[in-house]
Amino acid sequence: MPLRVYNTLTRQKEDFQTVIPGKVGMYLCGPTVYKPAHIGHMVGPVIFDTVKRYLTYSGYEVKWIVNITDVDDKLINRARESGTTVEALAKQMTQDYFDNLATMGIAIGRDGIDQTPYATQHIPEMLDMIQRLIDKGYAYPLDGDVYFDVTKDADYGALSNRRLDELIAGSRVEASDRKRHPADFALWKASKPGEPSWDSPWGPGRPGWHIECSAMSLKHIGETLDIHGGGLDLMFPHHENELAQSESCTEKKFARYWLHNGLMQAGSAAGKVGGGHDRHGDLAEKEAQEAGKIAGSKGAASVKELFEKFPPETIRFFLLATHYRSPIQFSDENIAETGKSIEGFYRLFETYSRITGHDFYSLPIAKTRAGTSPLPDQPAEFISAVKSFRDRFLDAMDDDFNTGGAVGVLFELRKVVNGFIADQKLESTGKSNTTALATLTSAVTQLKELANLLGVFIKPLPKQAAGADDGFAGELMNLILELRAEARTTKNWPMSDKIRDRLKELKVIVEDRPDGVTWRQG
RNA sequence: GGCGCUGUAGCCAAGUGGCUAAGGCAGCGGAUUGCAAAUCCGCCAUCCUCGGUUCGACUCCGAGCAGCGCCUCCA
Repeated sequence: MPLRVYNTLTRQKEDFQTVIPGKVGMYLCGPTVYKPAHIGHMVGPVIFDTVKRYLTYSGYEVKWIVNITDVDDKLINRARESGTTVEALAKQMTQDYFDNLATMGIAIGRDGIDQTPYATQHIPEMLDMIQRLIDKGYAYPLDGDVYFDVTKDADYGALSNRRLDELIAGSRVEASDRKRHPADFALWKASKPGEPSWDSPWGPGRPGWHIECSAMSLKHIGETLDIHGGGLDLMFPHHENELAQSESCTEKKFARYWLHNGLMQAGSAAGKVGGGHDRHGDLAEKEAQEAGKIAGSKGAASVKELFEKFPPETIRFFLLATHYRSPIQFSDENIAETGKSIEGFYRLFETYSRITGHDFYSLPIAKTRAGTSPLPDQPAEFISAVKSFRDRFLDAMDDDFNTGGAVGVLFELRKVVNGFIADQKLESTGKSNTTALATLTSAVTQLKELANLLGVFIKPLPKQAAGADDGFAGELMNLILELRAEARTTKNWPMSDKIRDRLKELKVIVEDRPDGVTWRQG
């Protein structure tokens, strides 16, 4: 099945065809670095990281750019409030963003985001673009500002399905505003004293909000992007304006496919806090609304705080269990349930290691679809099941990156592998059944290869690593289990059960298996 | 007011113009176990409401209801 993607611009799924065959240029609107990242900021990166993984697996060479907007009104205000400089605040928050990406399993570099260009380092490119727009008659200077003239762009509004006359009704037309059309937006803003400022043909100033994405995507990818991504909230005005200025400037199609991800929504309190059109203009109210959208009425939790409650892998799985275009209901309960649901995978990986002596996480996997590791044809029924799950997984991904469907298939694959282990009695026959073990390894490898496309089950959880160490706690556990084993040999069930029950109260799960005893912290 | 999205089992969540409507969590029954745990097997929905199109719709169209997003430099 060929890859199909939903294009916001045409509002339908289209066959995926890149500008240059075999290559993909992908641009994702990154953050304005003025405050610590919250969970919502991770949605786009996780999704497009997965998109890149899948495209790479499908044989494309992908270049993925995520910009950093490090000059902006919010940044200026925030720096002023907290008595720091724009540069210092931006640097700090950029680092926070990168830290969070790393924690979520998103690399900076070849295996992840190829480049993270900064707005402030592309002022000349922006000035050049603005000048070209003026020269072509699409933009006009006005008292040190430069505005894009939306009436000159016949297609303006196509992406977000808006018409100019409707925009007038919704926009605030201020008396002092001398723009030609209320929807005209700033390409360049004259800077006020104390604000970051760069020289320009129109006087000292700073870039408008949208121009940096147009300039940086042009420089780092080219005139036509294959994929332009971002949150649904950016569709208007940000993406609409990017589209207008870029196409007016280059007279080329700006992006082949516009992919917009759904937004993170808070729990039940969201409607109360974030909904409605409150007319209280004060900042606190505004911030409460913003918080409500992603973290309920209790305020926006930073991702860092969330990482203290849940393993990043659980959060990543949680984000990918829903289709990227759908909104995701955020709540601790929902994430906790995801955590519970993926427990079974960790059990399987432990079981696999126990009966084969191999570490699941060290299994080598194919990097491309074409080079996938071969499967035996031994137990026909089992192998054909594995193959069909693989096909269904890839079909789901080919259908507009349907990670939710793919996740479901992964669960089915897990189940059938567990079934194989049970049927072959691998827990008890142990290492003697080498044929079955080899079959098991190829099936598990297949599972790992697919999971890798979602960016999960790549490294062992820190907690698991800690549980496996030989520290004092480990020694103590060995001692306790030794005593319990003695009680069991003498059929002293009350004693052995008491030990197990008391350990359970301490969140230690003891499991008696045919070939021995295992324990883990739950 | 304008534009748009969503409504599938107790909860989360895929999907399809007609075949048994994925999967997970929770629950129930069974196998296994000294008892458990883990694992396996089985059970558990007719798809918001009302109309229409159709041989046939949960899937297409219309209306309604409910929830939500954007229109306000939030990813």
